[in-house]
Amino acid sequence: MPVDVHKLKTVCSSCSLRELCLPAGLDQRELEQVERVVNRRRPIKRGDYLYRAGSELNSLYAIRTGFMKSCVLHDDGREQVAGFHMMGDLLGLDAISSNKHTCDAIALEDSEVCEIPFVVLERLSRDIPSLQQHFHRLMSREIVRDYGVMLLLGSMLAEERLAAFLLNLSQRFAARGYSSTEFNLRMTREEIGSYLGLKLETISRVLSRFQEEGLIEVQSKRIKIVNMGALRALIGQHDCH
Amino acid sequence: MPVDVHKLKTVCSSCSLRELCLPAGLDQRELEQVERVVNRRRPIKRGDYLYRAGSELNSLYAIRTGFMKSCVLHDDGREQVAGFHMMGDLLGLDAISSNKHTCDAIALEDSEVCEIPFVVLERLSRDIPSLQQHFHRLMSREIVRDYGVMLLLGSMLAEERLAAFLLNLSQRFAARGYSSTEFNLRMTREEIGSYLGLKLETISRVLSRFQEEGLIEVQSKRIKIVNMGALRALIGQHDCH
DNA sequence: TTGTTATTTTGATCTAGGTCAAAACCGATG
DNA sequence: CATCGGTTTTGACCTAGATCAAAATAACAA
Repeated sequence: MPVDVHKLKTVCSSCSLRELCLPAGLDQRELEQVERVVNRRRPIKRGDYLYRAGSELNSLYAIRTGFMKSCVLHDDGREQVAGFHMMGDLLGLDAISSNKHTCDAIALEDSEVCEIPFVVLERLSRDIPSLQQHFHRLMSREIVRDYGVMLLLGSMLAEERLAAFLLNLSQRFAARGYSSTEFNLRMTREEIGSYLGLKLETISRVLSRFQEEGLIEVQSKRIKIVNMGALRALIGQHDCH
Repeated sequence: MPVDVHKLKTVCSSCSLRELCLPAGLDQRELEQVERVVNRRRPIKRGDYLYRAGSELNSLYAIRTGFMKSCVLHDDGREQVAGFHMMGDLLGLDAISSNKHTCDAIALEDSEVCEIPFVVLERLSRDIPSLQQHFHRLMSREIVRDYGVMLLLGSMLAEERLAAFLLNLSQRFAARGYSSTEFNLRMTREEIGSYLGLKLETISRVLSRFQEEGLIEVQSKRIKIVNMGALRALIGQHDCH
């Protein structure tokens, strides 16, 4: 099936795979190849697993629509949310090292993903240098993100963590063309707490405090950022002696 | 940015790059190519920076000998140790995403690294599939490690964190042919604390407690693990209701 | 709509780990 | 080998956030 570049771009962006496709000059043929790999879609119902820790790595998944979380599991049943993922994010990178997924990926709302068979991606990225580069950058970006989470968990106060969390969401929504100041949380207070290393009551309390102080407006899952600057100022203002 | 592996053999052992070379069949010519890339050595004095956050990515670095830490920096000067790295670990992976290093890498003792120009590695890994695979696995392994740290920081008690830390060191020493039960820490209590999201006094206290309980013997930086099993049992025994 | 369950808020209390302070220790350097 | 700055240990006390509990609210299925 012949495809013109313009259409392909549309297809790709409609697939929300700005992440995977676009960047840097792929020529006609390359785009076709990439498209073929990326085309299998798969819907995931809210609450369903995209994959589970321990299961075999077959594909990476790019989120087309929806919202997901990934959870690291501890032997004793404790679980820790390692990340929240939305349109355009690529999931499953952790599984490459051992060919087994090391965390669960669960849909927080009805979602759709593009399935990308990993072996095919690996082969393609040998033939298409710009794809290879892009893939490397994506893995590296995940590592950078992880370092940010470590910083957050290791040395920030509850208020700072939550401010950072809200600002991060805001930014990511903005980058996808949604409002940076009004959005609703797809996850529960408990899930936020798990991600931030805090308990759900603390999340609730800090959100309330933020509201009292006029930084945000909250009504259950609906968030409106009222004073972005003050929220930013909260981070990293820890008195250092 | 760190990563450790255990299998290696002759060819690259001189460079201690069991990490980068070996896995899966490289033929004669390929080995030579890889060796050429990996051959530039560079000594780093204790306390010196291998690279700094913000500096341009030129090379990745594999540690030949010595011990290093990487630190994420917060705007306000707070710093968080993101990892400790030893022989065979590969550093700099975080820099690929933006072509700038996102953390400092500092030698904790006189060390030597192999410098691996990233563009060359990228080119080579297109030509040598097994190298490509290995490189992907290394990046992925770093992500898995990061998830482990998140779990630790997000949901473990001080004792569990320190037990996990000691066991991890023990394991990594063992994988490199050193004693798994006796080693000395190259980092200060403060650096351990930063890594584990605790204060140095807490590290000191918990180490003392472990000694009282007969789990380990400590004399300043010298550690002897006396009861490995009990140490293991400490992790993940948190009463879950 | 109503009943049912999950989620959220808020208050009262508790505690793991932080903070402050001081002494002991260690290793490098002259 | 005495000295000096950087670690480490230990104690006394304090606080951010956890825990426990209960009410209020939202989500949802019948």
